[in-house]
Amino acid sequence: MAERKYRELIEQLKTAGLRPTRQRLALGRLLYGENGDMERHVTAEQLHAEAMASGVRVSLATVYNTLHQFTEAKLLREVVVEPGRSYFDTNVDDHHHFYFEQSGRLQDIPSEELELKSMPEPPAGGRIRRVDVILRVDEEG
Amino acid sequence: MAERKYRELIEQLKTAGLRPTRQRLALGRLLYGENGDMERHVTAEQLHAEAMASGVRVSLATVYNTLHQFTEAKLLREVVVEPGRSYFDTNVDDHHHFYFEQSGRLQDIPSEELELKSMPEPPAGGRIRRVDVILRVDEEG
DNA sequence: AACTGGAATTAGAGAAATTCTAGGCCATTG
DNA sequence: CAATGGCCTAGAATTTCTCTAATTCCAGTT
Repeated sequence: MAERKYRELIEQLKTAGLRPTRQRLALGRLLYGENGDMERHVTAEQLHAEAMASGVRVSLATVYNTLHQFTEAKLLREVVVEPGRSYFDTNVDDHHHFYFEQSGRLQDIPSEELELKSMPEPPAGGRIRRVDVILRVDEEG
Repeated sequence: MAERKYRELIEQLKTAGLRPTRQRLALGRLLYGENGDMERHVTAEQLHAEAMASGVRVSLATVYNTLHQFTEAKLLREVVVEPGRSYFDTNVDDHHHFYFEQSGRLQDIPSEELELKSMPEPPAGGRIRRVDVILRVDEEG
């Protein structure tokens, strides 16, 4: 796994007040490990299955907790595409997504390829916390 | 209710091959009725409750079916904001949304106020069916 | 190295949203 | 106005996610 990402993980867990436990490190390794630069979009179920398959004992509840804590710590970003289907994205840089409805797959769009011309003022007393753009794609044929 | 919208509803149901049944018309009346120009963002549960309250007997399953059929017929547009929370929007024109995470409220952004500078090419063999932009707003204080 | 308090994990129950099923009802067609 | 096929319904089932209470683990302190 990318050593850089791994140190970063431990560091950011500390910063977020989260102990670097066996489970959190193992899940981190699965998320950022091996080909650590690849964009990944995993559901909780998928990650849980992946953990089981690779011999990591961890409960589904912990996977959910961990994914949310990582998201809170800005190590992940959550993308909701359909009712009852949300992905966690290992890419936390500014970017957007293609969503393929047939296959349920998600694909990153670099922010250079899709920019906003104008940004509306947030309503009084609010600040824009995030901009989500999803381009829903039909795979024809 | 806006007579125009109502005729339009019956017409579009026919076009979509849907019978104008008591339930579909009643739900249509609730969705587009009274102040028919107001933007509405309802969940299935909300619409069901509304129907019950106004004396329309209709099952929750039918509300779900109807909302999806209306969406299919382009009378509604579905907006997914969180896992387990999706709204149906009576405004089917091109536009975007503010989402207030604290209150769970949704607010339309006219397309003039938020335009895309550049649009990426869809991956080979796909066509972009819809563009969803959600600005997530924190209500501070 | 044992102690201790708080955090983390777990299995399983629970909750919430949505979909499915099977039977009966009703709108349209002839 | 009967037949046909779509439609509706209640309730069960499914799916996704969260909660609970008990246990285990971990970090800091003796």
